[in-house]
Amino acid sequence: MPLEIPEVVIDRLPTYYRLLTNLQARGVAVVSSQELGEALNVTPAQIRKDLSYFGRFGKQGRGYSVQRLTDELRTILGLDQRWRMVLIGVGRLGTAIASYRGFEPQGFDIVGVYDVNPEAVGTELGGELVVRNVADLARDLADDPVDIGIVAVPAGEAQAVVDVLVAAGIGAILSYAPTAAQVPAGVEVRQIDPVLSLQGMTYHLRRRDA
Amino acid sequence: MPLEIPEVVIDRLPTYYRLLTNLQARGVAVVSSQELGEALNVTPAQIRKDLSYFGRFGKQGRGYSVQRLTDELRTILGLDQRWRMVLIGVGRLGTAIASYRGFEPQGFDIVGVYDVNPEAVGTELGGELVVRNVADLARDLADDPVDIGIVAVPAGEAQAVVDVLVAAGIGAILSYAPTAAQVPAGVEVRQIDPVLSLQGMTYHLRRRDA
DNA sequence: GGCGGCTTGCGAAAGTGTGCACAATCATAC
DNA sequence: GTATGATTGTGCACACTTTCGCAAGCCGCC
Ligand SMILES: NC(=O)c1ccc[n+]([C@@H]2O[C@H](COP(=O)([O-])OP(=O)(O)OC[C@H]3O[C@@H](n4cnc5c(N)ncnc54)[C@H](O)[C@@H]3O)[C@@H](O)[C@H]2O)c1
Ligand SMILES: NC(=O)c1ccc[n+]([C@@H]2O[C@H](COP(=O)([O-])OP(=O)(O)OC[C@H]3O[C@@H](n4cnc5c(N)ncnc54)[C@H](O)[C@@H]3O)[C@@H](O)[C@H]2O)c1
Repeated sequence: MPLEIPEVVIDRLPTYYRLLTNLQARGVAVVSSQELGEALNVTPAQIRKDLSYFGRFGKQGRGYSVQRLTDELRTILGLDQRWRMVLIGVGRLGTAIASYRGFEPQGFDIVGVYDVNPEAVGTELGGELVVRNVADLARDLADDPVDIGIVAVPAGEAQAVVDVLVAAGIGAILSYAPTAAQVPAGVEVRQIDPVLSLQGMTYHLRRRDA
Repeated sequence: MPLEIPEVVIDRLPTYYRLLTNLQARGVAVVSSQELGEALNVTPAQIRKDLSYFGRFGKQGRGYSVQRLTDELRTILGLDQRWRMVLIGVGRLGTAIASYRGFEPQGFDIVGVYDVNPEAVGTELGGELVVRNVADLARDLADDPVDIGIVAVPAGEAQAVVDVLVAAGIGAILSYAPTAAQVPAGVEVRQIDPVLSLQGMTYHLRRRDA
C-alpha cells in the first residue's frame, strides 16, 4: 500500500469482493475487468485502476484469477478475520438485524445485544443471544471489547448510545438512526437510512416526469 | 435549475433537509452555513455552494431562514407531494420495513405489499395492508401505478422482482438485496446493504490497529 | 444615518477522481 | 517458434468536486 487510497475506491472494493465470491461459488476460474464491469455497472478501466492501487493481480491476455483476486481483496478489506459486533436497540428493526443470516458468513458476529426496555431485557433472541441491559454496556465493553457497534435505537437516543460506544474505544459504528452522529476523528461511522435514499431518488423522479 | 446538478450534491440535500426540519421543530428561525456544517460534519463552503446551484436563499450577515430553506428544499427534492410505494418480500426485514413509522411523515406511503409464500399471502400487516400474491404484482401495477418499489426478497429472487417492476414502468427502486440490480437507463436504483458498509469500515479498522 | 461585525454567493484555484489509449505481456493455435 | 488475439497496468488529459478568498449586502447599535 504505497500511497493514500481514495475513499471512493475503498467503498467499491466490497462490491467487487461480493461478485467475485459469487463467481467462485459458480465455479468461474478467470474473469476480465470487462466482465466485472458489466456485472457491476462500472467501467473496466475503473476496476483495473482501483485494483492497481494494491498490486498487480491480473494477467495480460487472460484476466484475473477469481480465486487469487478474492483472496487478495479479502486480505485488503480485513475479511480474513472475524469481527465482533454489539447491537444496541432490539425493536422491530433490531430484531430483524439480529436474526439476519447475512452477517455471519461474511465474518461478522453479533456477540451482544442491548436494550433499555425492561420487558425486552432478559428475553432470548434467535439462538443463544440474551438481551442485556444497556446500562451494562459500558462495563461489558470494558471487560470484553468489540470492534463494531450497530445502533438501532430511536433518533433521540442515538447520540447517547454512540457516546457510550466511543467512550469504550469502539472503532466503527453502523447507525440506522436518522441523525448525523458526532464522533471524534478516527472512529468510522456509516449510516443506513432508507428515507435519505428515497429522497435522493424523488429528486430525479420529479425531473423525469416533467 | 439552470445547468446539470452533480449527483453528489443531490445526495447531500436530504441530510440538509432533515436537519432543517429538526431545527424548525425546535423553533430555530435562522441558521448559518457554519452552524449547519458543524451539525453535519461538512464545510460551510460546501453547503453554500450546494444551495447556490438552486438559488439564493440566504441573507448576508444573517444566514438562512429555516422556514424558507426547508420549503425550498422540499420543492427541490420533490417532497411537496406524496409518493406511492410497493414492498416486495415480507420476511423479517420486510415486516420491519412495513411497520416502520418513518416513511409516512416524510411523504412516502406503502400502498401494497407482496410475497410469494402462500402462508404469508392474505395475512394482515400492521393496520390496513393485506399481503398480496407477487403473481398479481404486474397486473396490479398496470391497473394502479406506483412511483417506487422496495425490494426485500432473497438475493436470488431480486433480479426477477426488479424486472417485473421495471416492466411495469416503475421509476425508482430501493433494494435491500445484496446483488447489483440490472436496470435500463432512466430507472433510479439505490441499494441498502449493511454488509457492504461493514466491509468498508473493516478496511480502516485493520489499518488503524496496525 | 453611518459604522462594525457577520455571512452569503460566487469566481477562481486547488485538489481528486475517471476514462482513454497504448505498450507490455500472456495463452493459444498452427 | 511465431503469429494472433486478448487483456492488463498505467501515464496522461480531462472532468469533476471541494475549498479558498473576498466583494457585496444585511443587521443592529449608537
Ligand atoms: N424499522 C425500520 O425499518 C427502520 C428503518 C430505518 C431506520 N430505522 C431506525 O432504526 C431505529 C429503530 O427503529 P425501530 O423501528 O426498530 O424502532 P423501535 O421503537 O421498534 O425499537 C427501538 C428500540 O430501541 C430501544 N431503546 C430505546 N432507547 C434505548 C437506549 N437508550 N438504549 C438501548 N435501547 C434503547 C427501545 O426499547 C426499542 O426496543 C430508529 O432510529 C429508526 O428511525 C428503522
Ligand atoms: N434481515 C435483515 O436485517 C437484512 C439486512 C440487510 C439485507 N437483507 C436482505 O433483505 C432480503 C430479505 O431479508 P429477510 O431477512 O427479510 O429474508 P426472509 O427470508 O426473512 O424474507 C424473504 C421474504 O421474501 C419472500 N420471497 C421470496 N421470493 C419472493 C418473490 N419472488 N417474490 C416475492 N416474495 C418473495 C419470502 O417468502 C420471504 O417472506 C434479503 O435479500 C437479505 O439479504 C436483510
